Amino acid sequence: MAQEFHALNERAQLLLKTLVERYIADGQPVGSRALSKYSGLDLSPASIRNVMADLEDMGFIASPHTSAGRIPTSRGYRFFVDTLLTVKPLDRIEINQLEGQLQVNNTQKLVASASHLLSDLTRFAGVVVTPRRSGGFRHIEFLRLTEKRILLILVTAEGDVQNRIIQTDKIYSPSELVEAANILNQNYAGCSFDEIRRRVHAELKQVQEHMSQLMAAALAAGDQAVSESAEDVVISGEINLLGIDDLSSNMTKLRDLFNLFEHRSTLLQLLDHSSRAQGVQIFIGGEAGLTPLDECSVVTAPYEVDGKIVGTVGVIGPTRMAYERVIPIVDITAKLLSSALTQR
Amino acid sequence: MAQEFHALNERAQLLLKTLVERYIADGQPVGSRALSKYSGLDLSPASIRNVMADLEDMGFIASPHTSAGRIPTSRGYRFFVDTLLTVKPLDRIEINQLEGQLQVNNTQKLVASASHLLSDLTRFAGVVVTPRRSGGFRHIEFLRLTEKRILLILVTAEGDVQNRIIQTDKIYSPSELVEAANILNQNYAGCSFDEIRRRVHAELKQVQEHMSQLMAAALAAGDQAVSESAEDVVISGEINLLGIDDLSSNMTKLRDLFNLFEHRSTLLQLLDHSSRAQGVQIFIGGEAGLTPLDECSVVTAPYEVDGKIVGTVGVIGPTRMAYERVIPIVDITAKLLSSALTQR
DNA sequence: ATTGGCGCTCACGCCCAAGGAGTGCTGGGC
DNA sequence: GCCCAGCACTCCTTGGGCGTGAGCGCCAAT
Repeated sequence: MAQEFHALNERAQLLLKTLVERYIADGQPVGSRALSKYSGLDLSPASIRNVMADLEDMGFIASPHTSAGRIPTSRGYRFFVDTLLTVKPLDRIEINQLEGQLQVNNTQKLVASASHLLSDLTRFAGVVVTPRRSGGFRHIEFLRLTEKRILLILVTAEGDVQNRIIQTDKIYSPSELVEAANILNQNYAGCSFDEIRRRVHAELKQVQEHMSQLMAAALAAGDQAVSESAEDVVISGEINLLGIDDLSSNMTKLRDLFNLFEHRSTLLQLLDHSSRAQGVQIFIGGEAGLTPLDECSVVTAPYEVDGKIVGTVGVIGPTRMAYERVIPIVDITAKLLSSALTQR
Repeated sequence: MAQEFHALNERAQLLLKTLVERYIADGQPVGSRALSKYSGLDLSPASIRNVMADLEDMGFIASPHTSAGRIPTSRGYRFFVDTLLTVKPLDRIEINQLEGQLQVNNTQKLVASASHLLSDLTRFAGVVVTPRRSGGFRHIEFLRLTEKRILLILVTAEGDVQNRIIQTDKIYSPSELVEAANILNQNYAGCSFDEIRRRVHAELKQVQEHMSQLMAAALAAGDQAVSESAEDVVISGEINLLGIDDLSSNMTKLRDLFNLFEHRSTLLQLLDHSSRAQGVQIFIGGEAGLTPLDECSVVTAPYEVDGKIVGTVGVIGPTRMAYERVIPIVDITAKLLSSALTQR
């Protein structure tokens, strides 16, 4: 019993690997007979049972009841993805196809289609955290709708457009609006709103009083527009999860899961976690600390703009998922999204 | 048997009414004993059974199996909502509360919150068809991102903002961009893109060749932006339907239903139907011709801007819903949305 | 026309038995 | 010391049988 000291000998690893693979493939608890057939090792079921008992003791597998086969525990999956899994990267042709799907000309749509891409390819739920904004702007424009309603159009540093209606006390003439916009555009483009606020205060005492009021409103609106849409989670293909019998057996669990999807902030927290590390990360079962995700895994990867991580893409599916397929898909999607966003 | 001639005598109507109400209230097939208790008529179960048999012959009710009570058929519901139902309008206080929820400052968000409102209040799925755009624009702006990438910002006649990146062959200077925008804004604001296209072609032969190319691109993009986001369906609270046991018993049906939700165009067609009539409309069960909606009802009402119908709000829920509550909610939401959109 | 009574039909819940899958253990062979 | 055939055991699953209760249709009496 020397090898029970944490480490798994080669045979145990191989058996664990094929067990997980079998289970992922057909969702049934795997018995000793099946393992003896598929492991490639020329061992009788009886011998295999011994190893399985060890694996169970160590918490890698468990049996739903006495006379069923074994299924992987979270720990089993964890070991599997960490050291047993062999991922086959996608080939060039597939990548090119994917690249074609991401040719879209504005950030929101790009993010949305990345999310769709993930859900379509994996048949699970795709998630994308929208890119963090730097908080500056590239261009500002005021447009008069009615006397006291002014449309603020704001092009962010990232090149997408925010808009917002400002209610004013005073009436501004079109030329005043143009002038205000010019001042902001010429002097402060690229700065953060905080910075602008300070500098406007300091430098522009001479500007007419009511003009600077307009600017204050603009800054507040800009601030809000930026912070409001700061980081959001775009989910698609939740419906796919309805088809997964692992999840849709427990109606209550399923509802909890979908409730989680509506709670963007919780999800955001989880996903943001991933944007601190490089490369693909995997949360298995309850590892994330969220009960509704008990029987789910989350596969994530950060994406970047100009070499800086700005968001996360990911897939949420059942713990019993084909990791060797999902992982490269998430990986590639993150990379494609990075390059699609960078080249603008 | 004279009254079997289509018409329902008063007693039959009253019994049908209480039967439907009972069934809506607790979801169990209603038997003759229950009806005799709750109808208010002083009749024995046996007499009531006779009437029920008539109602069944006429197709208003049916029994799931021999020894269960009766449940309303689609036809029964139809008769119920058409002539038996007594809706109680919401009181002022509630309306004011709702009005508070719809104070948002841009069309997309307004539509989204209307949809949320519907789903929150009814605990079913809320749908809103986004307002039809007239196809003109109020203001156009070109903004240079890189040499050959130009950001087109388009304020529609309705006052919301579209944006889109144009890839150009040639390089335009900032002043050229300003000039092009000016031409469009000064001469063509308010016209449809089709009209502009014709007039630009006719009137602007003298404009430099490469300038008019830019405009063509702008028009094409504008056209596309308008037509693309022309009409869309915003759905919220689909998750609520997971909790409805009428629907979530059949996993397959449920999946079909959610698939329908992803098929915006089909849904759009159904909802657009409603925007041809005034006031609240109801589709019960398969009446809409869509199989996934077999056990659903759709309650819709058109909303307007400046007196013209531009879209539809609605609720999708199980056939067995509290119509007397849902109908006024949909009605009011349509009216609130109308006024919120008109006052801008 | 209304009603009490009667027999009938099903769905539902329960129990029980048979069948099957898979385990753990043991004892013998290499 | 490792491997493995055999065996007893456990426990899920399936299906049949039975009692119960709800509700109906019909009928004869009022």
